[in-house]
Amino acid sequence: MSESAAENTLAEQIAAQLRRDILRGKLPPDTAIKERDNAAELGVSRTPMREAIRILAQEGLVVLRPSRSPIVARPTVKEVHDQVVVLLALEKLSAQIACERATEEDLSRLAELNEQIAEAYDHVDALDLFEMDMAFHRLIAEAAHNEALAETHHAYLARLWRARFLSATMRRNRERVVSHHGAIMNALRARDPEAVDAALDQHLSNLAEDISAAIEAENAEAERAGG
Amino acid sequence: MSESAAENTLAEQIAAQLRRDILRGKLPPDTAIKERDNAAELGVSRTPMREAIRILAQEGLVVLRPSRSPIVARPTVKEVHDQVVVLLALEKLSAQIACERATEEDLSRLAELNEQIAEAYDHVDALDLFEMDMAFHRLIAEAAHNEALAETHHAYLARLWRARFLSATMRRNRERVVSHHGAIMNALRARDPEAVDAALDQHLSNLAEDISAAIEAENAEAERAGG
DNA sequence: CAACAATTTTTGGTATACCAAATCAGAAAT
DNA sequence: ATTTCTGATTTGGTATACCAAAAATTGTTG
Repeated sequence: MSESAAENTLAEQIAAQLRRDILRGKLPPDTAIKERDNAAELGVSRTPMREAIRILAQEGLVVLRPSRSPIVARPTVKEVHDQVVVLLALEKLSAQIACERATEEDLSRLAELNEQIAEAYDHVDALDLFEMDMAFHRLIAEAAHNEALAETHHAYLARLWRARFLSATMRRNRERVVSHHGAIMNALRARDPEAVDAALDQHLSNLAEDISAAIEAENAEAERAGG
Repeated sequence: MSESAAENTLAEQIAAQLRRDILRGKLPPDTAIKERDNAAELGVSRTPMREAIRILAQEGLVVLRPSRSPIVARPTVKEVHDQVVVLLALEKLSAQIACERATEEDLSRLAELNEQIAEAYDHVDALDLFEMDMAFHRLIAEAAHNEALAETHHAYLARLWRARFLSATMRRNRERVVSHHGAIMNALRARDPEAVDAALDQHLSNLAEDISAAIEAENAEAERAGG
C-alpha cells in the first residue's frame, strides 16, 4: 500500500480490507454492505464495522442511505469527470507552488521513483504499477509543502483510484506514462511554472476522457446484466 | 445555519453543537474533549459522542491524538495560510467553470444575496453577516455545477470559518466587501474568466494576511495566558 | 533530593444488547 | 385480481459493559 502507516485499529483494518475488495472489483458497485452480516462474516462486532463503513463513505467509495444498507458507490460519468477536474486543479496548484518550494530531496525522490516505474513497467502487475503511479503524483503534491493541499489531493487520488485503474488497464501505455512523468519532472527541476502546467495538462487531460470511457463501459455492462 | 439539512442523528446534533461552541470560542483551542465526560455532560452515551468527535476531526476542528483526549485544534499560522491558498484556488476554479456553466438563476441569486449583504451590513451582528458572506462564496462554488468541487470548497470554507471570523471582526470594512463582491459578480455576469480571476484575487488575497494576523494575535494571547 | 519502578487512573477500542423506524410480505377485504 | 392494512423482520442508532494499553502519580530507594 502507499499508506506507510500500519493500520492500527480494527476499524481501519476492516476499512482497508473493504477498500481493496471494492477497488479490485470483488465488491462491485451497488453491492449492499450490511453492517450486521458483514461484521459477523469477518468475526467482528458491529462497532468497528460501522466505523469502517463511515471511513469508506467519507472517501466516496460507499454511499450511505437513510434506513437502507450502505452500498458500494456507482459513480456516474459526470461525477467522476468532475472529480478529475478538481484533481487536476489541485495537482497543478501543487506543482506551481512546488516550483518555488520543492527541495532538492523532493526532486531526487521524484526522479528515483520515475526510474523505478520505467524499470518495473513491464514486469509488475497493474495494481502494483498503479501504486507507484499514485505515489509519483503524491510526491508532486507533497513537494508543495502545503499539508492541507497534499491531504485533499490525496483524498481525490484515492477516490479516483478505481476509475483510474479501470482506465489504465484498458490502455496501458508505457511510453506515454514514463515520458509524461519525465516532462513533469524536468519542468519542476527547471522550476518553470508554465512548463509544469503544460506538462501536467498533457498528462492528465487525456485522463478525464479515458476514465469517462472506462466508467461508461462498466456502467453499460451493469445495465445489460441488471436490466 | 447555512446547512439546510436537518440534523438527523444524535451524533450529528452533537457535532453541530460542538462545532458551534468551537467556532464561537466557547471551546477555545487546546480544550480537551473527553468522550466520556463530555458524553455524560450531555446525557448521551459514548457511541454518538465518539462519532461526533470523528466528524469534527475530519473537518479539522479537533485533533485526535493516540491515547490522549482529542483537543480543539489550534491551527498554526502556516496551516491556516496554506488552507487559504487552497480555498482561493478552489474558488477561482469554481469561478472559471462558472463563467461557462452558471445559469441565469445562479447569477440572479448571487446578485440578490449581494444586495442583502449590502443592506444588512450595518444592522446585523458579525455572526449573521458571516453566514451571508459564506453563502455568497458558496453560491460561486455551486455555480460551477461540479458537486465534488462545491463539496470540497465548502469543507474549506467551514474549516476556515473561525479564522475568517476572527479576521473579519478585527477589520470590518463594509465598502471593501460589498464592492469586491460586486466586482466578482459583474465579472461572472460578463462571463469573463480573466476578470473573475482578478476580482477573486483582489478579494481573497488580503484575506490570507488578515487571517494570519488574527491567528497570530490569538496564539500570542494564549501564549501569554498559558506560559 | 533525584531517579526509578510499580500502581492506579484515564484513555480509546471493542463487544453486546436493546430500541425505534422503515421495509417487506402476507392476508384479508373489496 | 388488486389493493390495503397489519405484523414480522431487517435496518441503523444508541446505550452500556468490558478490556488493554498508555499516562500520570505516588511511593520507594539510591
